[in-house]
Amino acid sequence: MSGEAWALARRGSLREIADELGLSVPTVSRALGGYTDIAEATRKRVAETAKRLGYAPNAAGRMLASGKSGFVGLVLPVGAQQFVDAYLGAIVAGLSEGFSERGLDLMIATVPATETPLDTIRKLIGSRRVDGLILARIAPQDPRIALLREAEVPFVALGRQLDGPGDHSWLDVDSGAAFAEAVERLAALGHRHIGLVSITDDFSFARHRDADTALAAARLGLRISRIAAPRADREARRQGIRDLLTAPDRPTAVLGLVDGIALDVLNIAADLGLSVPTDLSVIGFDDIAGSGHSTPPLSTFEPYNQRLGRRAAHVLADLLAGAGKAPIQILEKAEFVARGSHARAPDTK
Amino acid sequence: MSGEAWALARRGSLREIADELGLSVPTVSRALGGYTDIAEATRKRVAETAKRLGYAPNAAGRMLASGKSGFVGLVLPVGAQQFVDAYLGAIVAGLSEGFSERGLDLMIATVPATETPLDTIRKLIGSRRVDGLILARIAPQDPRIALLREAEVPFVALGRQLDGPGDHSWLDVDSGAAFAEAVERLAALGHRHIGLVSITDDFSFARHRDADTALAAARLGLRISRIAAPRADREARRQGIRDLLTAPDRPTAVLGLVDGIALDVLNIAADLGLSVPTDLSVIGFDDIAGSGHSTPPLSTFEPYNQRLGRRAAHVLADLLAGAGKAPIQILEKAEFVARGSHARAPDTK
DNA sequence: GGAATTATCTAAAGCGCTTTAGAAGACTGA
DNA sequence: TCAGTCTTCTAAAGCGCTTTAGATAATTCC
Repeated sequence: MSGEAWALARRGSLREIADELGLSVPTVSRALGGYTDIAEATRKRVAETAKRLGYAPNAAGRMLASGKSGFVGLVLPVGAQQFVDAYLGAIVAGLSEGFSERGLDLMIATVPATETPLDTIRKLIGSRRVDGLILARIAPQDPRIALLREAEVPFVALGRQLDGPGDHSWLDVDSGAAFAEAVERLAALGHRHIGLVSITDDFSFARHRDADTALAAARLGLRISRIAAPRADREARRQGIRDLLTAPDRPTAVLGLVDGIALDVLNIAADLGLSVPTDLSVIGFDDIAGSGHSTPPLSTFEPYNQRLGRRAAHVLADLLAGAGKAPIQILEKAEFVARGSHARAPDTK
Repeated sequence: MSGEAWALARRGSLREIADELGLSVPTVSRALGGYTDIAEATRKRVAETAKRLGYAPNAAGRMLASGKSGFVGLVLPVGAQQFVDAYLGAIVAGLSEGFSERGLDLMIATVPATETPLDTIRKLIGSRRVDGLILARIAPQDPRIALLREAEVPFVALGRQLDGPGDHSWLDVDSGAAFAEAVERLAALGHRHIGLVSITDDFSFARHRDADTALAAARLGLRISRIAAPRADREARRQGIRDLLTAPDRPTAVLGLVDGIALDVLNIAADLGLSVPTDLSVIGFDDIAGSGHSTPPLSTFEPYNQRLGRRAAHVLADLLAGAGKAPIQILEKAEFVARGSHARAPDTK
């Protein structure tokens, strides 16, 4: 045990291994690096000694010589408290997993209150602390993308901008397709009139979901009643839902833009004496913690954000490894989680 | 704009600044470093030129010379999928925020499937990639703690081991105290018999919550009916809850070890025709997404994990800055979030 | 059997920074 | 006026690694 501590404390350096074996430092370096001009026997001896000494290459030395940091950055806008959530946790876990599979390390940078995200990014790449970047929570028009393209730093965006796909690499969950799928499923269950509870805020994801819901409904000849309120104004939203559900020709199914909204629909329906899913079907999106524990359990879509993060990591690793110049753009499917909040339309029972 | 791109691409090095001003590299280094043996005028000129060139010190060069990486690591056991959650997201955000306030960077390391967490930690500290570590999800007997103590690497644990406080630094949420507080609040509302739905798994947090609930109840002369099932066996748990709530002398209030369990209690109560909070009070812990959207909204405790992460970062930063040897051990309070699922006991109305 | 290869290793340089030792010039005091 | 003292700067070294350009010894070829 104390031998182990010793190894950790003094570690080994190439110098140490070289001295021990009577070799030169470059030879040891090349032996460990798998170069072909090293005798098999030598390679073996070096490998053994390295292992015995608990050798781990000094990251700084390697960085300085190679010009690569081996780090990839994710910049978090922590100011926006409301967004520190399960999404972030899943993304971070996925990224970290994906990068570690490719021999890269993930660093998380926070934007201090005194800086803009662009400042932080400039510092990261200026100090050569990262070889590439992941951009999360892409805004409809994201200045970070312009900056990184100009600086010619490899990056992958998680999310799309609104004005077309652009010519950089990105991954996103196709939540619009999920909403279209929800409409189709409800249509197949006999629903002809569907409510959509949306938000007025200018998020790309909201626009995609609104648009694809409308498209799918039009295609299938269904009627959509869309209501929307500011994301943060819960009371306005709840009032809107109440109005929607008490209208003379109320929809027989309601889509919540996110699970939080769908859960609100669920308990307003309960207040109004509407039984879910008998009288009303409700479907959400996100599969947040708690949506499996509602009454009834919420049917929703699971976006698999951890998997998304992992794939994003692989895409960026490919970019860094010098894969072709063509941008890679991937839309992932969200999976429907059928639980207890949706069923056949009431009049078709 | 293209000047900026140029600065990003070529950046500046000390060399470049030095050449431009006709100074030596060390002089520029010392000027930027705020040493006292540099003329004020020189310092100004250097600072201006550095700014104009968009100079950011090369991290690798600095690391190599100073022996410090400026990085702090958090090791995630990603294999355990079920634990990639809001907790993690909040902790990461808090850590990152706290470290950035102290000029440190956070790196997230994942344990690959082929390694143990100890291997990963050994590599991190062996390669000098990190100056210190944050340990999350402390097990009742955590081997990582032993390793780091032996290697004499500064670290801070998030969570306690079971066998006493130890003599390393840690922070934890005092969830036991929260459960004691819940018992007190319920006692004050006239409840005399409280159910506790726990788990059989060997997690430190479960032991603390069980023990402190029992202690508080004993102190106040209340009766506790504790049931427990394996964390993952939801059906066993639900059956237990059903039995608890249909017993002839059922409790008038139930504590869920975590919100997920409390939400289950809520909807089983609904199934049984028990009205919450009129007939039954329910209190959870965690304030997960969705617990504000249940019927009725769940009363629970919010552990402020982001704040915890931020404080942990500060503690580790102090340790790295060479603060005294005495371990720092902090228990944070979880705040009660009074929503609609608890009220006076039925027979005291 | 001597020249040309091949296999294996080493010397030297340099990545960008910090630190230590010391030099040069300007100033002080008696 | 000249030794002593500051003030301000530079030279040199080194952190641990990788890479390029040889060097040396062993092998092959005709």
